[in-house]
Amino acid sequence: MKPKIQDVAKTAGVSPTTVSRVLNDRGYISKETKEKVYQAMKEINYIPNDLARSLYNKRTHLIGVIVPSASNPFYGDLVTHIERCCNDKGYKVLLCNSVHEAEKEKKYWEMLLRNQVDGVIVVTYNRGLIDLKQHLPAVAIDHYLSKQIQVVSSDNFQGGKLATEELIAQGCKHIAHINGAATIETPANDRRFAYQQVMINNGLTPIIYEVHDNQLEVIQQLFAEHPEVDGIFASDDILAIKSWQYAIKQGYRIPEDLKIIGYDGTELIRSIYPELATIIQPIAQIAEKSVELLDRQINEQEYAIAPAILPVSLCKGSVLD
Amino acid sequence: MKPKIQDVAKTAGVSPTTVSRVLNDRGYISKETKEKVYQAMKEINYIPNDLARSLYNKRTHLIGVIVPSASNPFYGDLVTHIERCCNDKGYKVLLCNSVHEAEKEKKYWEMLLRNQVDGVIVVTYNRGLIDLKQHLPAVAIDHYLSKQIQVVSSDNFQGGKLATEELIAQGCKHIAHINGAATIETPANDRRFAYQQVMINNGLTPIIYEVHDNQLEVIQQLFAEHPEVDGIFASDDILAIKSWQYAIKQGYRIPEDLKIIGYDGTELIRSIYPELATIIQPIAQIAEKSVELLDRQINEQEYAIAPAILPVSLCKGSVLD
DNA sequence: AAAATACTGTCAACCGATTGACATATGATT
DNA sequence: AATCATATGTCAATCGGTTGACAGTATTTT
Repeated sequence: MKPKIQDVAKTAGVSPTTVSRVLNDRGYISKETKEKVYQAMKEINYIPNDLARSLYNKRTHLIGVIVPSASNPFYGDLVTHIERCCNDKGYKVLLCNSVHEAEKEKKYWEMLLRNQVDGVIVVTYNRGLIDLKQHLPAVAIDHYLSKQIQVVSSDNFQGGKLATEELIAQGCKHIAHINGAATIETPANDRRFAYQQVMINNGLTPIIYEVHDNQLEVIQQLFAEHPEVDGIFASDDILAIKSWQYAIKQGYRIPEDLKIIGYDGTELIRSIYPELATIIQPIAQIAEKSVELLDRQINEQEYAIAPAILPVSLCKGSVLD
Repeated sequence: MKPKIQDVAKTAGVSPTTVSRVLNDRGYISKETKEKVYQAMKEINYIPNDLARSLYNKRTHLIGVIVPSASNPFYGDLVTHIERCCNDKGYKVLLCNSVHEAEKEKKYWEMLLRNQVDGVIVVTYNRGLIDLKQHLPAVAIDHYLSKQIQVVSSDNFQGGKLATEELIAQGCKHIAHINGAATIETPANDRRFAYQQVMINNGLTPIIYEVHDNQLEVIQQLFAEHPEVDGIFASDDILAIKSWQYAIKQGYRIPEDLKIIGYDGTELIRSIYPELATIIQPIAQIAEKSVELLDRQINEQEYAIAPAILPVSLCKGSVLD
């Protein structure tokens, strides 16, 4: 049987209350007793049962993190940084991969509630199931879930603007934008708005393609319908790289005939594709801010719900530089 | 206050015991009562407290997963698949990023024990702190931790053999191998053994470089000391890609002057670097096997501790094909 | 000498659910 | 009429730790 507080008390020759006092640093305890207790804990290999503690304290120090998947480098980085920040603040991460499925996400919410998590960080876009969250502290990254849920995102509008303006500055006339489904209400839509606005302000015609399942299909369609394209602003780096590869195969020269700017700018992609221009999202900062805001929600009864928007930057890559 | 079983009982007009019976499907319950109870739960938005249940049942359905980081695509994929498999079996994942630090890993082990996890999956290589695990079900991926811990890995020897033999078949005479620190006892060392053996069997001289912190430095060193190199077997894809890039910069033509084979073969890398040859590790299978073995350890008192070795395959990429 | 502070112990309630023992009340079977 | 399976309730213990109330002692401070 696992040793419990009673056993520690017995081997230390003190009362269970004293052990608890030592563990929680409450009331008066002499140095000698403290050491006796610690010694006893080491001796019998005692490890406190956080379930029991949490049950009484109504605090688990658990944070649920719902992400589509950790395979995508952006989400992978995000998860890594979130975990790090949580750990710094004494929180543990319960990881949930929603795989973009609303049904799964709903189940995960319920699971997290059953597990009495202190809060949730969501990086998915399924509205409507927030009624489930009954006053649970929550932060959404890059997605509007509801008015009551705090949003952390990078400056998507600025990102779209930076990318489009750079392409124009590089002399592109026929700039296309490829992005995910536009129906979803996410701050990422601001990238598209910025693109459209900058294009129109410069007297250019926006060309927009939406990717659903098959990325390659849409890329093919884009090049088939707009062979004159000389600039592409893709809403993520993978999409940008795939467009790049397809363009090369079609005989385009990069950057002479066609310039491409991606989005996200994870360390991984920048290190293995240094030639790619991209908009860098401050992933570490997004993670930090999210955890910080969530922590505040958990610990303070009063807090303002205002979106936090973090700055992006343009990485020209070796090709546009 | 959150509703508890008592509240459900009250609104359903039954006793708490009956509610528990419904929840756990035990003893006799009529359909009508069942429905009354479910109705009541819905009405007052009842969500069972898994802390309390776990405390009594001594089963948390929590699995600790210790990984260096989810940022690396291999680990990211692994985490994603492990989470999926766990979820399929009703387990929840407590994620820990050890960042290659023994101290952190030790703390994570203790944290997991405090949280009464049912088992642990480790993907790190710090020996010596296994005394901490006091009969906790555990599986190590790609690392020997101790005799008592079950290992799941892919066939690293076969991977090293496949890669080296392919380079030789392609006509390479001066084949170098770059890998991580060799001092660590990991199945990944078998890649190097296989490389050495195949080289020697073919009358070739092994050239081995070890990467510690700075990858680029070692790559530079390799090319400086062995400009005659015409084949590289790198122990992961990132390393392979960086070598590739450096070689190109140095004026090597690929594959005419130099052929490179990487390792891991994650979906991400294969999709954005289709030209790269690599040894594909069956990540999904590794995850599945690990969870399956861990689940068996958790549920069965008797189990054999034998390493599970899964097959790898060579992906020639568009360059070696 | 009285009062305050430091230290430890005993005891019981509590966190939210589970479970076994036992009582009771139907309706269906023999 | 006796027996049995079905259905529900009451009660108390349990999981492992926390906490407040209170008692008792020893040492310091005023």
